[in-house]
Amino acid sequence: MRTPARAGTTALARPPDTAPAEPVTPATAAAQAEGAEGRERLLGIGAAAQRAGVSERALRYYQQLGLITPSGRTPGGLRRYSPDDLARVRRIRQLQSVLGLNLDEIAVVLRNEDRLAEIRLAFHGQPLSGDERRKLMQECLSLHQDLRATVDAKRTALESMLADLDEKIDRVRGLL
Amino acid sequence: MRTPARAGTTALARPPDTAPAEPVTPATAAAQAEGAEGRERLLGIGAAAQRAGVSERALRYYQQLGLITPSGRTPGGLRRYSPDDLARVRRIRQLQSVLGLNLDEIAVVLRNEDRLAEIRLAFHGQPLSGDERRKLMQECLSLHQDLRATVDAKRTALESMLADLDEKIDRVRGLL
DNA sequence: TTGCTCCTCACGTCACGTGAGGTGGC
DNA sequence: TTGCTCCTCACGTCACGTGAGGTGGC
Repeated sequence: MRTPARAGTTALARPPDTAPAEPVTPATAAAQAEGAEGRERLLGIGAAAQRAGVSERALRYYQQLGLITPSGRTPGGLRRYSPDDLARVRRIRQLQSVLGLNLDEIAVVLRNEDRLAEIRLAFHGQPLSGDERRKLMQECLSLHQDLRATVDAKRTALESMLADLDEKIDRVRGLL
Repeated sequence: MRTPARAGTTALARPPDTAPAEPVTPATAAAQAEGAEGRERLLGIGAAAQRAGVSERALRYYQQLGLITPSGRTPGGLRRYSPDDLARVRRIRQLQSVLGLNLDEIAVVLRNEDRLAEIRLAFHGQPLSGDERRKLMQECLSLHQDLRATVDAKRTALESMLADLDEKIDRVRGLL
């Protein structure tokens, strides 16, 4: 959650990872301190899978589909996952289990969230005209509202199901 | 919904379909009248699939797994579905889409609901001791309560997701 | 050298989708 | 005879599960 610099995992262009050249804002200062010393925070695929509650196979599969990219690889080719990577994986599982989205639909949601984070970064002085930025934000907003509508529909269905169940339970209790 | 005589689709023993030998209660009188004249209420697999919102393949698959059994077959071997059959199919889809249960889990839920309906029928004078009946009903009750718990957990997850989304939407609106 | 974790194929599974080729009543 | 609906295989797909056989750093 709240990970600003994960933009462009799939379709968007990505800068060539020039780590020390980024502007240091208060929000990224903590992350920089972590990156400077805490490189041991990167996990192997086994530990990462366990923490995220998924299988190693699922992590490789999400990567194959372009949903996630491990933050690093060792010289020997072993995948290394950051806490942000894990948050992204948990988000995928949430969208699967709570909303029943498939991985194509999840890719759309993630791309949208990435774009929003990118816009928020670009808010601190970037070559984006006010009009362009406004248009992007309104696109993101409407996609979020779409998502909100499907979540709300699911909630309504669940609540009517709950009411049915409560009625049945009451009737059985009445017979006892 | 409210279909009393669908008991024992999969594991339970089933009487050899001796239609006219059943006891006529007020509840079944209407169904008998329907059966006496309204045999055209039975649908072919194409119309049944359309009404229930599923594919023909899905109907055959559910039957293969023992989840449903079409109420009849024509001499030529064509499946015929009753309104109760369709209600059962809709129930299967609801348990899939709203709760995310797989077909094995759905079979358990349906068996439980069938049993409860059976007990309710047996309430009108059947060779079941009060103790036996009480035990069966308490089993069904606890299974229903289990189901209620999983539904409630889903609802909680959905509501926290809704809150997150609303917060995000508000923030984007603030930037606009 | 021995464990342990990790790697890449590659086949299996669940819940169907999708033709292929044939039957049956208007 | 022609349409239409239905039938039973049987292979394809999605999101992984599950070994098979090999590599790599303590």
